[in-house]
Amino acid sequence: MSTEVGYIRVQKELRKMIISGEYTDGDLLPSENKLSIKYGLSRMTIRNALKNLEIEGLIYRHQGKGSIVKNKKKSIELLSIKGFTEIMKGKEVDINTIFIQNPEVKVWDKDFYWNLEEKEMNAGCIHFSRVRVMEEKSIMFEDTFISNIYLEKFCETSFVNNSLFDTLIVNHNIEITKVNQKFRAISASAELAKRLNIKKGNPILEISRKLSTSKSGLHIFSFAYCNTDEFTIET
Amino acid sequence: MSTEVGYIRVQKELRKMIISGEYTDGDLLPSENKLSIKYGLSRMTIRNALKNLEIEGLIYRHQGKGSIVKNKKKSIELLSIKGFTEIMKGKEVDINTIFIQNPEVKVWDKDFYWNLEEKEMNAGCIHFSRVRVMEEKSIMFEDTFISNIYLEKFCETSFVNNSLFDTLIVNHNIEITKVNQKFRAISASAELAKRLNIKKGNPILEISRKLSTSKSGLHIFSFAYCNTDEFTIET
DNA sequence: AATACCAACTTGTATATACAAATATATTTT
DNA sequence: AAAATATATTTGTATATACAAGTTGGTATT
Repeated sequence: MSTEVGYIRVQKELRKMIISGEYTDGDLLPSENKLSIKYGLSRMTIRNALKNLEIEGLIYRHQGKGSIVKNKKKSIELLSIKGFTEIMKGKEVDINTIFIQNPEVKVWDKDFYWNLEEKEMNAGCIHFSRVRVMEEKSIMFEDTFISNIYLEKFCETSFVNNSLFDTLIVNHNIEITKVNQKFRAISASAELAKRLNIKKGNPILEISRKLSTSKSGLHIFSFAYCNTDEFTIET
Repeated sequence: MSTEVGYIRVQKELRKMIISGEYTDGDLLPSENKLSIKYGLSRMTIRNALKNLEIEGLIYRHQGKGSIVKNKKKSIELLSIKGFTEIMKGKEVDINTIFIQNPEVKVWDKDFYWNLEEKEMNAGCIHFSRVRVMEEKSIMFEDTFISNIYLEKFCETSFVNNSLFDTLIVNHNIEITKVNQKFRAISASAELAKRLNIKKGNPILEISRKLSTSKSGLHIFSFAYCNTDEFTIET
């Protein structure tokens, strides 16, 4: 958009470069003065953009040093998983994602848990489900529903960084603006027990989430079920 | 402190006024120009303070209108509880807090779950435990440990707004700067079952939290156990 | 009475400038 | 070679100013 104000333009460009990996963890961004010259904006305007990136958690800034990229790479979309054995060492562990159901267009369930806006109700949804595997253990089953608007070719294109959020930003210019998540402890149903390879009735952490985005009417809904016997979920 | 920079001073004063209730939900703060005159600082400096209060979630700002107080009053210290029957209406429900163990000074447990800095290790801790009651149901048992530094007369003074966080800010000028929380689903032990009036073995949501503050070495540790049969925990 | 318009006030964006404070790098001294 | 010093670079704080854009309330018009 040509109507876009200056600092937003800078913010978007830098954000995209960080998420797509042009700047990676620990890198220094160009100094405020250099960015100022590059974009033809005053230093204060550049600072506005950088401040916002800091709020987003993409960079931190150090007086005298510069703006440092902090692509924290939360293991699974805003949530982080730590194994009890790894907690001491403070390191996060690799997680594999297996699609149980690839993204496909559907109609919304009649009695869908969350309230839907009319706009997204009519548009239908994109649905997929995944299992997260850590050290050969299935620790999370996740069902995801997205309003099917502004998402051309979503089902045909593979994910950026294996991450839904990164895909939305890089491929569709859509950001997460708000997160609403509810936590419950429930007993594993027979189906869940099978998926997570545990006994029926075992305690399971349920996380229901509604994520708002920068596009009106476009929400992401997810239902995650975690076996927390040997891992914790962090936020 | 006289060395304090301008915008921090304004930020602190306004924050205190919001939390202590001088400005309440929906109130308009004085306009940027009025604050500018009152504090003898430029409008841009005032804006810096207001921007930070916005990030903290204490206000939101509306072009043309002003800065509006949003004392969201999360029901229990950063967490929010909603009953399933109330979810539809979108209203939060009142919660009563019962002290099982009033604040008292102790030494840290030898094998305390979180790592402690030497400073706080030596200082000992303040411990108390509470049960949260909602609609006559005990839904959460919570154990809290605080490093016993900078906390004169804490045990002898009653809480502000019945809230630990508000007490720390208003009485001791201490803010929460960082939150680290882990979620697990566990089976209720006999003791927990008794406290929450449920059956032993029922699924329970465990929330372990480490909160950092503006004072170095001062952390707040809490362990909460929630019965989520009829309520969810939100963040 | 309803509408249209205008003026006042509010926050948002942007510039240009200055100095402070922390860090990094080059230079000089020991 | 190591340490101390000076210089350059970078972000932090602050001011003064200007205009844009959204909101509110009063005034004039219809």
